[in-house]
Amino acid sequence: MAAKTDGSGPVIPAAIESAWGLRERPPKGPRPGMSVPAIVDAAVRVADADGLAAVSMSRVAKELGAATMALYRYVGSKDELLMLMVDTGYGPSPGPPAPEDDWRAGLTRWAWAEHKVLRQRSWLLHVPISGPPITPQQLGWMEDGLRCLDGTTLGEGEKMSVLLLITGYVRNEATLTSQIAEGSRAAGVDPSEMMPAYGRLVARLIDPARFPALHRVLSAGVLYQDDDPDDEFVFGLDRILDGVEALIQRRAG
Amino acid sequence: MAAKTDGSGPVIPAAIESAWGLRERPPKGPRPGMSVPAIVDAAVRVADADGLAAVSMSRVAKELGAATMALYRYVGSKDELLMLMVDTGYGPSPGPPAPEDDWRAGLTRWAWAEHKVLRQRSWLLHVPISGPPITPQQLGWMEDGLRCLDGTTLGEGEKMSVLLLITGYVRNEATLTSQIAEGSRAAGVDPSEMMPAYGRLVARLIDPARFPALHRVLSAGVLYQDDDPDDEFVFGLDRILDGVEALIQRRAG
DNA sequence: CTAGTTCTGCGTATGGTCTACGCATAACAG
DNA sequence: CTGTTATGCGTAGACCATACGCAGAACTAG
Repeated sequence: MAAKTDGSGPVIPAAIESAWGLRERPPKGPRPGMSVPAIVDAAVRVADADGLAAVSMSRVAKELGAATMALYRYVGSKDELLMLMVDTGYGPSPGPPAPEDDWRAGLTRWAWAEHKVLRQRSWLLHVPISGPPITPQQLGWMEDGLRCLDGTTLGEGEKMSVLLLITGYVRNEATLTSQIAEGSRAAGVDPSEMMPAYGRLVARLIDPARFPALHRVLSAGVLYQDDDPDDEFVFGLDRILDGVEALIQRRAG
Repeated sequence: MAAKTDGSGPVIPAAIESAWGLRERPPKGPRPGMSVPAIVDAAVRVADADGLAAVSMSRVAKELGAATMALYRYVGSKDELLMLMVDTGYGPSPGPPAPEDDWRAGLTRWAWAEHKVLRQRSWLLHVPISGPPITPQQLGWMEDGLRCLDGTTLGEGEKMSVLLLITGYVRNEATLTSQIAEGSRAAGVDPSEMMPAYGRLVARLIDPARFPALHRVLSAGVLYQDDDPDDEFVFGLDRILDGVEALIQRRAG
C-alpha cells in the first residue's frame, strides 16, 4: 500500500522491468502460452488499424485468439500495456547524428524522425502519458538527441531543456495536424477542405468590431488556404532552433 | 448522414451556437428546468474537485440534483459538454496588451496567463481536443494574442503560426509539470522527491556504455535536483521568443 | 374552452469498458 | 509421489455513454 522505499529504489511496473531484460522466469509452473512482446505487438496492430480507441483488452485478446483475462497474467493493467505500446510504437531511435552534422542539422534530423513516426502512428498522441520516459527505446531517443548537442557550449541541464522543448514542439505540431485529419474524416469532408471550412465558420461567428485582429487574419485569407503541413512544421522548428542558436552563441561569446 | 453542405456553412454543435448567443428558445413546451451554463458550471466544479476522470454524465447530474438523461436535453453528447467545459474553464482572455508593452512583453504576459490557468485547472490538459477553437472565449484568447503582434513586420499567417507555437509550448510545459504532480500524488511520494527518484531510477536502468550522453547528464546531477518549474517555463519561452525576434528582425532588415 | 402540437424530464435497457477474484490444471522441486 | 507455484480463464461487479420511448407540461389555433 505505501510506496516501496527499500534499497531497490522506486517502484517499477513488472512489464517494464522485463522490457529492460531484467527479471527471470520462475522455474515452476506451466509454460506461458503467450509473451509480453506478442501482446504488445497485437495491441499495436489494433491501434494501427482502428485507432487507440479500439484497443480494449478484449479486442487485443481476440486478436491473439486468447481470453480477455489471460492478458492480465502478462501485463498488470491496461495502462501498463499502453506504456509498452508507446515504447514499441516509437520504434528504435534514429541513431546518433552523422559525424558531418553540426548540432542544428542533427537536431533537425532528430525532430523529423519523431515527426515521421507520429504522422504514421497518430494514435501515439492519444496515449495519456503518465510520467517521464523510462522504457528502453524512449531513453534511446533521448540519448540520440543529447548526442546532437555534444560539442556545444550548453550545460547538461540546458541540453535536456532544449530536447524537451523540441520534442514537445514536434508532438504538438503532430497533434494539430492529426486533429485536422481526424476531424475531416469524422465529418466526411475532404481533408483539403477542412481549413477553408474552418475559416468560413469563424468568419460567420465573429463580430469584426469585437475581434479586429482575427478579422484581419481572415481577410488576409490565411485560414482559407490549405497549407502544406510540412511548411508549418518547418516554420516552428526553425524558430525554436534560432532561439537555441542565440543561446549557444551567447554562451560562447 | 452526409455532411450538411447547404448555404449555412459547416455543421456546428447546437450547444456551441447557443454559446455564441445565436439560437432562440422555441415558444412551446414546458420551461426548461436547467440551463446549459448551469450544467457546464457543475461539470467544471466536478473537474476542479476530482479531476476530469470524475466527470461522468451521472456525476454531473447528481451535482445538479437531476437525472442523468435529463442532461441530454441540453447537450448533444459528452464531447459537446467537454468542449463547453474547456471554454468556461479557460475563462475570459487576459485582455489586450498594455499600450506600453512591446510585442515581446505582450506575448510574455499572454503566455503566463495561459500558464496560470493551466496550473490551476490541470484537467484542461486531459480534455481530448477535437479541432481548432470555435468557442467564444477561445477565439478571444486568440484575438488578444494577435494584438500583441500588431505592430510587427510579420505577415498575418506568420502571426498565427507564432501564436500556435507559443500556446503549444505552454500546454506542453504544463502537461509535463502536471504529470509530475499527478504521478507523485498517485505514488504517495512528496512532489519534490519525484525528480530525484526518477533520476535514481534511470541511473539504475541504463548502461553507461550504451547511453553515454544520458549518463553524463545524470552525473551532472541534472535530474536529481527539484528545479523550480517556473524556471523551466521561462527558459523555453525565452528560447521561442528569441527565435521570433530573429524572424522579426530579418523581416525588418 | 378545447384540441393539437411540441418540448421537457427521465426511466429503462443495451452494450461497452476494466479488472478483482477464484478455480482447475499444468509443471516443476524435493 | 507430494507439495508448491504459475498459468489460463470464467464469472461477476461496478462503472460508463447513450438510444428510445413515454407521461405530462406549456404553449397556439380554433
